Amino acid sequence: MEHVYFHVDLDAFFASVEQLDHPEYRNKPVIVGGIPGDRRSVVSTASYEARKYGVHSAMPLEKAIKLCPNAIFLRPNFHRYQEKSLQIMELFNSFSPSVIQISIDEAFLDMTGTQKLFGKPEEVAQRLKKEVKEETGLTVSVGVASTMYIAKIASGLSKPNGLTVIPNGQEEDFMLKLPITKLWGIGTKTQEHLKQAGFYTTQNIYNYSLSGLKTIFGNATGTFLYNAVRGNKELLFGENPKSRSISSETTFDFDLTDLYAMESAIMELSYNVLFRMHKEQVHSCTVSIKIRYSDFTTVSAQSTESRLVSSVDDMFNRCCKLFEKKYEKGRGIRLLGVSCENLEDKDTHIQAELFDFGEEKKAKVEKAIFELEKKHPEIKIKKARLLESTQKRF
DNA sequence: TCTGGGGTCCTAGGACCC
DNA sequence: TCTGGGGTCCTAGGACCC
Repeated sequence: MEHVYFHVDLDAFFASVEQLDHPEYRNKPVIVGGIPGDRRSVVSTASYEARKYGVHSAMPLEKAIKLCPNAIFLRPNFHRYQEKSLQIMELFNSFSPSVIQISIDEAFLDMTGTQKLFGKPEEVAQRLKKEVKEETGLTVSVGVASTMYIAKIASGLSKPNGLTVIPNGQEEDFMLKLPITKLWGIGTKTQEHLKQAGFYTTQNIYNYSLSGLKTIFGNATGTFLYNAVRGNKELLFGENPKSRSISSETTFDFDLTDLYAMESAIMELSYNVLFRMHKEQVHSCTVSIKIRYSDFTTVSAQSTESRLVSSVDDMFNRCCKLFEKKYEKGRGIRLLGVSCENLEDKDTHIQAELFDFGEEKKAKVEKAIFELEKKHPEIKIKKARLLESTQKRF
């Protein structure tokens, strides 16, 4: 049976939610990311009114202010966006039994075999757009194709509020007419590499052998390019079990040079990560840290122990060890991050046995605190550094 | 205009084992 | 006594996505 996929993408999602919630923002340039004066912020989402001025995602806020000084600037309100996202994903579920959400504002719907029940894909897509608008007040762009990859590219071609259908049998043709810059999964570095190697069109890639592409671009990227320009169905994703991680990082308004401040930051980040791990009922034996210096060079270190990370303190201590190993004394730090990787569900191990002696009590106290905070987010309990006195380590 | 935060996946090199 | 080849696991760094 021929597959049918929808890729559904919410238009300028964060900015649109703000315009929905605040009628006075409608038809005006809205820039979500930060407010003037926020140092080192970037644009998260710009409304289409703001994009006319050249503002786009990932642009430093300072530049966006210069380009569009009269815009409405907002700090992001993730809770609200998450709430709205959930509502929309639920609506998608009424259209397809198989919805693969790939980010907060986009999803694939497997519509294979629904034609008899629902009607022609194009009509169903129109109906979906209408229902999203009626029920949530937001607009979406939809791509329809026989592969997820092509559906994804198609949805991007008609934004905002668009619908693009790539009929069966036209996949290869579509890919060969597509500007090389529209290949999804090929970023600035590989685009540059392509140019340098003499590839300017998807047809250029098509004309090259698989082994040749592998030699130039490496195994994965070479194979990817080969399949992409052919519209190959093997280019699926989302099925293989993913190794999970939870991370937290901060860019400081001003570079840190003080060890105590660095350590405090690591404590707070450790707390964030453990709080979320508790909420999601996962655990891990692997922690890693990330250090970004003033000049933007970034280094990381990671360690795996046989015991699970059992508490914020435990996490903090492991991170500090890594930090001491990696940090080049005297250099200013712009960003610090910590994470737990290779997460597993909590019920996959018998926890108590994997805890260090004496750790168990600490973990229990912490659990109680996490529970309290989860129930009453308004009561911010003093950050973990104060849970237990921590001596200076440097 | 100096460049966020949260993720996933790939690669290359070293350790270790047979 | 100057050294093979394969497999697997771990780590650091990089590319990419929204």
